[in-house]
Parts: sequence; C-alpha cells; structure tokens
Amino acid sequence: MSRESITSQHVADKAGVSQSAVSRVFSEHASASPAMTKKVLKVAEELGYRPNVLARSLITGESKIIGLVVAYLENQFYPDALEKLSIALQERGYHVLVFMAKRTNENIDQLLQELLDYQVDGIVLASAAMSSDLADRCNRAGVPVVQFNRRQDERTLSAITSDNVRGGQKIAQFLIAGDHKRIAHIAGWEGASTQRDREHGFMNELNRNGVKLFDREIGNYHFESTQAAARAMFGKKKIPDAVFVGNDHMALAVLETIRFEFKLSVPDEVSIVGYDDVELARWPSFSLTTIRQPSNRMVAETVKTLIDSIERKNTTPQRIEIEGPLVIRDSARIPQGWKNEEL
Amino acid sequence: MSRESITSQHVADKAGVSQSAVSRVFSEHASASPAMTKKVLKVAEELGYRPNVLARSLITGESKIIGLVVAYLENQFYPDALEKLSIALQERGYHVLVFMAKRTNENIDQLLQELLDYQVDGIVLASAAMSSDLADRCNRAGVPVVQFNRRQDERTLSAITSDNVRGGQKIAQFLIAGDHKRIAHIAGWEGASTQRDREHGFMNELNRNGVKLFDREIGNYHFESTQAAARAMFGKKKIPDAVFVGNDHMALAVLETIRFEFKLSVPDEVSIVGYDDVELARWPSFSLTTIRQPSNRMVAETVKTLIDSIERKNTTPQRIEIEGPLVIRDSARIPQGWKNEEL
DNA sequence: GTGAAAGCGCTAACAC
DNA sequence: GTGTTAGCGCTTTCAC
Repeated sequence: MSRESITSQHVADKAGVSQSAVSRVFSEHASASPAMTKKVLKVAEELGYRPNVLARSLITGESKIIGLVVAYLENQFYPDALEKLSIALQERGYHVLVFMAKRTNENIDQLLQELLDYQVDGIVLASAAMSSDLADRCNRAGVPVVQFNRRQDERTLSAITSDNVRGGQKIAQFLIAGDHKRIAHIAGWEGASTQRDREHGFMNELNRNGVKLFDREIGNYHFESTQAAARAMFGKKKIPDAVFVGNDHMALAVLETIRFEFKLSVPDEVSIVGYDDVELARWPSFSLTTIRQPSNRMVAETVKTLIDSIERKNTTPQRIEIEGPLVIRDSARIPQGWKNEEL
Repeated sequence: MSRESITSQHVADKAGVSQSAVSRVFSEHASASPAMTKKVLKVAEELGYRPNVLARSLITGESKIIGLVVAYLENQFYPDALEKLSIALQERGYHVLVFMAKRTNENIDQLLQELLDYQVDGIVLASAAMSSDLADRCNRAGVPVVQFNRRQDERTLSAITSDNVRGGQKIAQFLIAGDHKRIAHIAGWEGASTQRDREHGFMNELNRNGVKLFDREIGNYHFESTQAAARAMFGKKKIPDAVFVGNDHMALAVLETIRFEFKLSVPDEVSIVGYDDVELARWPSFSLTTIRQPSNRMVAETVKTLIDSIERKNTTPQRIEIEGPLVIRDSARIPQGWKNEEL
C-alpha cells in the first residue's frame, strides 16, 4: 500500500547533495556539473526516482497535458486521427487527456470547465464546435485552442481543416462531368462548419453549371440516421442517379442501404461519392470514390500550431486549409477519359 | 497572456474569508455553514474560480487521471471500448490519459514510467501485455492496473476478458455441427493471451471430436498481414471450407480477400467466423458470424474493478471472464435446425 | 556550480 | 464552523 513515491529529497539525502541539486539535474535548462549529474543520476536510478510531473506543473505552469474533446469515435476518421495525434504529441513530451462530448454538445460548457481544471496546456477540439464565449475564457486562461476538422465563424480560434469548399466543388464537377442527371445530397449535421463548407462548394458548382439539386436529406453523421435518410430518398418513385454524401462514414451507410435494401447497383444505377477517405473506403466491398482528407498533414499542422502557441512563438489564430485529392474508385461512374486524381 | 488563474486566495480575499474556508466549500467532505457556502460560491462564480485539480492531487495523492495504454485503434473494438470507458470514468470524476504503445510493445517499459510520472490513479492496459516486473513496480507505487481484453499468466494483475476459451469452443462446435470437413484457423498475435485462449478452446474441441486442423496462418491482428495470410491459405491447391479467424477485424480482411481476389462465395464455398462482434460485423456487406464480446459489460467491470481498487475497497486482483453468445449471421453455413444464439 | 529559502495552489491538522 | 499553520514535490531566485 505504499503510495509514497520516491521524492527528490530522498535522492538528495542518499546522494549527500541538496534537493535543489537533484531538481537541476532533472531540469531541461540544468546547470549541474558532470560529477554532480552522474552522482545524482546513479542514486536516482537505484531508487527508481522520477520527477512528479504534477508537482512540476504547479510551479512551471506546464502540465504537459493536451485536452482532446471528441464527440464520437464511430466514424473511423476520428480514432485514426486520435492515434496519430497522440503519437505525435507523445514524441514532444505531451499526452492526450480525453473528454468525450455528448452527441448533443450542449454540455460542452461544463466539459471545458473540467478541461481547465486539469490545467491543460492546450486543447484540441475535434467534432465539436465552441461558442466564442468559451473561446474567450480559454484565451483568458492562456490556453490555446485548435479546432480539428471544424471551424467557427469567428476568427479567434485556430482551425485546421481540409479545403472543404474546394472538395465539394470537385465532387460537383466530377458528377456533372459524369453526365449525371439527378444529383442529390445527404448532409451531415448542419451545425458543423465542415458540412456547410462542403455543401456550399458543392452547391455553388452545381449552380454555376445550371444544375438543380435533385433531392436532399440529412444523415447527421450517424450510421442509423443516414440509413433512414437513404430510405427516404430511395423510397420515392423518382430516385437520384448520383449522391454526394457528407462523409465516408455516412456514404458507407448509404451504400449498404441502397445495395441490400433497394437492390440498386453501384455505380450503374447510382453513383455514390463520400468525403474523408477513411481506411474502409478502399476495401473492395466499398471501393468508395471520395475526397481524401490528409489526416497525417492535418494532425501535423494541429500539433505544430498547438505547440507554437503553447511556447508563445505564435499566438495569432491560424486557419489552415489543406487540399486533398479526389480519389476515384468504383462507387461512381467515371467520366469519359478521366484518370485518377485528375482533380 | 495572463496565464495566472484565479486561486482560492483571490476568492477568499474578495469574500472576506480565509483561504481554507474556500477550500472547504469546494471539498467533498466539506464542513462549511450554509451562509459561508453561499457567500463563497457567489464570489467564486463571479471570478470564475475553479479548484486546480493538479494542486489538489499533490496533497490528496489522487490525480483523477486514469492512464490507458492501447496499441492500435485500427480494430474498431478498441475505439468503441475507449469511448465507453471514457464516458463511464467521466461520470465518476476521472479522465483518461492516452498512451499509444508502439505496435511492437518493447518500449512498454518506458511508457509505463511516463504513466507513473503523471501520478495516474490507475492504469488500464488494453491490447498490450505487461511483464510481471512492471506490474510489481506499479503495485509498489500503489497504482492499480486492470488488463482489458488481455491477461497475463501471473495472477498479480486484474484482468477483464470475455470467456475466450469457451468462445473458441463454441466456434469449433458450430463449425463441426455445420459439417465442415476442412477447418482452418487464422491467428492473431501469438503473444496475446486472448489469441492463445481462443485457439486453445477451439483446438480442444476439435481434438475432442477427432477433427484435425486443416491449415493455420498468422494474421497478427493487422489488416494487411491478415490479407497476406489469407492469400497464403487460399493460394494452395486444397483450400479450407471453414476458417475461424482470431477476431472480427482480421475476419473482415479475410472476407474481403477471398471474395474479391479468389472469387469465393461465402458461405457456400467457405465459412468464415470471427470474434468480437464489432459494429461492422452486422453490416449487410459482411453479415459476419462471430462471438460477441460484451464490451458494455467488460467496460463496466473494468471501471468497477479499477475504482474499487483505487478506493482501497478491494485490492486483490480480479479475474473476470464474461461469456458472450455466438451471433449467427450469414458468413458461415448454419447447421440443420440451429437457431440464433443457440450457444 | 551549489545550497538555502521561498512559494506554486491546494488540503488537512490543529486550535479556538 | 472557522482561521491559522504546515507542507504535498517541485522549480527558481538568491547568496555564496
């Protein structure tokens, strides 16, 4: 039951040096003689001493903890990002403290309060929006916030996204070039900037070409509600010949539903295009045409922005949009003469 | 840039009370008069004061942080468990600090050291084994460890698993009853207790029935290496008519490979059975017959064991095995007269 | 370069 | 019930 851990004082006593000497040896900007360092390290090793990160944080103001707010891990894009983010931060001496937001992010306020209670050095907001009021509070607390795959309209928070407007545009171009006549859309949660941007780029391009949207439903980013959306859309007498679905996770739900419940052939009868390029998208069963969100680069930029901000190198909000290619596979009719990654 | 947060002293000053009074108001086992409580809370609200969890942990020895070690989030079973675990712990005032183990868990030693640096109150070990040496160190540090979906041979650590031996046995019974003549196995990482137990139960039942294993490959729990295993197994002249694959994630890889590369019909030509019952397993494209690992109950038991241990209610290592049903779908031939969940 | 001393924000004994 | 005091384990002046 000995919850007592070995402290720097123990090491100091045994090594016959002062406690502050031990501290210096374990500090980054140490100024200890080689002899001292060697002696202390030796005793520390013997005793199994390691500095208490929490006690250190009390004085340095750096907890080496990054709070991650995420709403659901059902969409493969997020666990993948979480894994990459966690590894990247680990390499820089930080670790990720997870905060699961309820699907309805009404209590995000309380969640953020808890985050701040832990004295996190920074916050990554994935799949959750934040009011400008909350953003202010974080700023006041000196805690940088980076939005991942989301952005708010106010420009006070950093945001890393793919170029969602351009992505939506590319999909519209591709579907129009593919000579589709009844183009529909199944949207994610309409409160999400990601959804709005993708749809905006998509609709603009349709309009520019004088194409009218054939039908529209909402899937809210969840599998079941997207199945319901697909059933509504394909239960009608006239059905679309192409659907842009707001992300891959929903696109797969649509694929499953129209193939197995409506016995429709993809892409012969209906073309389906998603967004994200999750691992599943390339599985032969799906072979989903989609826009790639370059998660490696998005994570790298997130980490860079966060760390720069924590270390006060750059505190102005960054807005980084990373363009990803259209990955052409087999779930959508390919226009004459197109080759992969043309867009 | 005011990184200075509001402290209890600030509240005390403004409320005209002592600093410890403020502390008491925010303590669980407080003993403050209603008047005092009201007054302090009012000022705290105005100032936006919240106790510093880290400073508190320094004295109470409770960080309210649970370290989670996980190797990969590619297998849907783990993000799902992580989500549930995180929510359950949040409800009890704890939060999850994530440590991604490299796929080869050689550096688990260092990882654990980092965990202890953060003064975590407890550790959940998912998809990673721990040497008894490390376990000892955690015990010495007074930090309870619970293994999730893994167990070591030494009985010093708590472990929550499904009944993997029984599960393997059920699958063998099912395949034998289904009149399969060439039963094969694709294993996960052989170092995992989960793999050993499942295979053990499976092989025992085959032997008991005088059935010889037709073929065996190793998929190591990863999609690509499992595809390679499937190619090796089905590239031969004589191929199995049934394969028990070590988990769903690998079973899906096998399904994709034999359907699309070998043009085999499932279950007509080959029966595939997995283990876990992840969400994907029920998608119509796969409709995978599998053993359900009841992740809700596994997580609940993990949390219970952990908390009991932290609060010193019960410090003897628990070994909990939860039995899950065989979920019969369409990826394996169904024996005459069987109905779902017969086993 | 090293030790002594102060103090980060908080809880817990201890008096009153 | 409340204020005073000590101290959790550490970093950081400040003398020397």
